[in-house]
Amino acid sequence: MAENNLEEFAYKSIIRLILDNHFKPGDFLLETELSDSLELSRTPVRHALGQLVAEGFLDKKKKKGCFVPRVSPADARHVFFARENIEGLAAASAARYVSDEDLAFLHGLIEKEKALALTPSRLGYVRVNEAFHLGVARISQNKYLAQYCRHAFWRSHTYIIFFDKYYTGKLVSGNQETGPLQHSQIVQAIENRNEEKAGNLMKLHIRTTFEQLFVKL
Amino acid sequence: MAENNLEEFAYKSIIRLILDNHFKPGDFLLETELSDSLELSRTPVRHALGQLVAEGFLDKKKKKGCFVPRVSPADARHVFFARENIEGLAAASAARYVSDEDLAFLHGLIEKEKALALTPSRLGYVRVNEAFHLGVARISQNKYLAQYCRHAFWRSHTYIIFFDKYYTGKLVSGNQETGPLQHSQIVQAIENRNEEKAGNLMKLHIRTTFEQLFVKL
DNA sequence: TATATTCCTAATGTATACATTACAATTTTA
DNA sequence: TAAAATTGTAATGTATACATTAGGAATATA
Repeated sequence: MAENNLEEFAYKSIIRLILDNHFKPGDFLLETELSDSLELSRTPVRHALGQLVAEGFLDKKKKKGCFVPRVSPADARHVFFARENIEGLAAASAARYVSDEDLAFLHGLIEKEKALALTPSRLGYVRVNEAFHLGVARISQNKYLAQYCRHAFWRSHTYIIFFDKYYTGKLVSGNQETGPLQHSQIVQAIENRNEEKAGNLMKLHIRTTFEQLFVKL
Repeated sequence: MAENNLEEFAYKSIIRLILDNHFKPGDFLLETELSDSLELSRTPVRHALGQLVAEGFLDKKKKKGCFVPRVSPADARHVFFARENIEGLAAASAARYVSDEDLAFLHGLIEKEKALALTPSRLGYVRVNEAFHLGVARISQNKYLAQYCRHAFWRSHTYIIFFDKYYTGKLVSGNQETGPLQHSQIVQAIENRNEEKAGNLMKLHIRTTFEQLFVKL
């Protein structure tokens, strides 16, 4: 790792552990356990956990510790509803402010996604997907929208990983048909500076993801 | 204070200090200084500062410390744009889920606001305004929207206090005409379960606040 | 057996000593 | 004088010892 302070190292490591599904919803993340496994003292671990709680990635019970938030269909609807609308706003804003450099970045991601169709890789898909959604959020030029997008994205990601594993064993949202196609349509709308279309396509894309995940409930 | 742990006490105290304008944008909040004035050790102060940074209320420079984010017209536009849209969503959602109890709560606030017209009080206005906006966010039943509303509300509040003091010396958004009237119209729309109208009125209300503040720039 | 009470333990909460480092002040050098 | 190198210091970053407490285990009681 390239961090120059342990708090950041701890923060990133814990995020990684959560996203890589080392913990089930409801599991407690113990300071001592983490500081043992990451081989550092409790202090930076405790700081990192505090950050994650403040950001809403973890919940906390006083004197009991931090735990992965429990999942529920209602909670999933709430995250995806928020995400759909806020990322929609961000995409519209991105269509207004996008630069040539940004467009090159987005097209690069679309290319990577096409390449993944040939050599599928779950991790590869996850990385490109993250880069796409957080990239659009960044391009919106609005740090508040970007922050909320980032949060809703990661929280919804918990569902993508969790339900996927639980109900199908196959990454539905990693679908090789709708995902990349929708991404490329969104990039097209952004390139055309069509704010309304970019926003609507993004909303549609996220709703599609949600429906693919939860049609089984 | 009624907190039973010092981290929470430190957190609330620091928020209070910021909102009460003890620090100018750009000011550093030193761990040692705060732990001295709050009469506790650096540990809970440091934890609280970490939370505030994670939530985006403070910025941070490595090995340098936490500071109140610098203000700028562009940043203000970003906060208010995000707030307008997200609180609009929340108001629409509130119109869908509002209960009789919630309505009584909202009507109570409108009454308090009317009373304030007779005995104006800046603090009184600030409290009712907070209760109204965060209340609508809560009634939306969506904890993600509510979290983002809360954040954008407080961040925009920095501008309300800062520019107000700097440019006029008078709380423009405490205006006895548009504020309460718009609040009451919003409550009416929510009571009628008119989601679209509630959302649009809330957007309009926040945009009005923004324009009243920044017309002087 | 069911329920209430006591105690124990493992985890968080807190203070503090020490390590590190960004920045400014000082000194050196041309 | 102006620029570069050095040093000092005040702040954050980290480890660790100790305090507190939530919740379970063990025990007592009906």
